[in-house]
Amino acid sequence: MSDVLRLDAFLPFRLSFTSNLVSDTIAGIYVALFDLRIPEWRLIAVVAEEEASPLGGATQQEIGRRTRMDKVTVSRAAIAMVERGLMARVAHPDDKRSHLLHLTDAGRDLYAQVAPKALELERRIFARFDAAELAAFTATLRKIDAAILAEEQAG
Amino acid sequence: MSDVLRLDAFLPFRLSFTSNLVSDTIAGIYVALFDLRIPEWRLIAVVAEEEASPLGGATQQEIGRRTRMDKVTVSRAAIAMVERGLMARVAHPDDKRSHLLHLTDAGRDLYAQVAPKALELERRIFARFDAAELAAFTATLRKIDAAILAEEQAG
DNA sequence: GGATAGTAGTAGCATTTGACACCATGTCGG
DNA sequence: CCGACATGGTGTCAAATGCTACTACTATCC
Repeated sequence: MSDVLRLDAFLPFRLSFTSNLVSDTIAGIYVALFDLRIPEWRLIAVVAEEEASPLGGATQQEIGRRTRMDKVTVSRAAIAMVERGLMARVAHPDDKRSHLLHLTDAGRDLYAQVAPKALELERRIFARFDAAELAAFTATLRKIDAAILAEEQAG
Repeated sequence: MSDVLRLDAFLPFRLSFTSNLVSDTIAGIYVALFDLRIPEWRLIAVVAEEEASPLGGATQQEIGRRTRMDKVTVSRAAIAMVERGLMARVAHPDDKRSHLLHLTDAGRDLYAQVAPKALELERRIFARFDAAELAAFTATLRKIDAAILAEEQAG
């Protein structure tokens, strides 16, 4: 960290730059292959994971918490998925305000295609990095998250 | 990199998550303090750097190339800055289609406030990291950029 | 047990952002 | 030089995203 501002070396800028590069690449591929926007495919990923949980699904609120997406974004993605027949809602057993999202058979089929493709993309981009470098990288990312969330707490 | 998909461990997701966290924090502060959106403050940063260059300013195209912002985004930010009296355009000596953006006195004054604030924010977020960790982190970011840009080239 | 405050989710509106079309100017091949 | 194509920049429109307000339901606390 220097004491003159050079945008090119300014960490928040670099982070945003790289993140956009990665996201745009992936977003384009997902739309082309599966007609899924990023929020939608995140929904699928979270719901697929949560189907193994005791409740057998995920609430929109849980999805928002885990992905830090706005609840409006989650709502819209959920509506789109239900309309496409990839997900269904069941009443939440303990709270009638809420629903549990789970995958339909069609949704599970799609997930079976989407997940390997995601991992393949990840490998293609990150193939040239060794495991230690990637581990250090993600560890730093998580430390940054923690630092900011702590700031937010503190105000 | 595992062979099952867990969103929480999926690198493109982690990257986007952290980047949004950082960007949102900074964006909020910049709007509150200076009424500057991110594209606008990037404009100021690039133009301030380029004023030292032979041409004494930056073209919008140059700004777009360096920040990877859409040329429309750059155009709008430039119009806003000129309207606010922070920047002015001078004719490009060699190309009448183009202009050079440079800072007005008011723009330079603002930059003198903005730049230290940016560095302070960066320090506040990244204070807990040692130099080696940050260096490794940014090196990895740049390698990711290179990997993706090479992919784009290849198609 | 009813008023009050809080939460899950949606709708409508405003803002932001990018895609596309366009104008003005510039460049290059003949 | 002059037509064909490329480039800098802006206007216009569509898509994406977030804010605010709202409905429906739940929890709490006298």
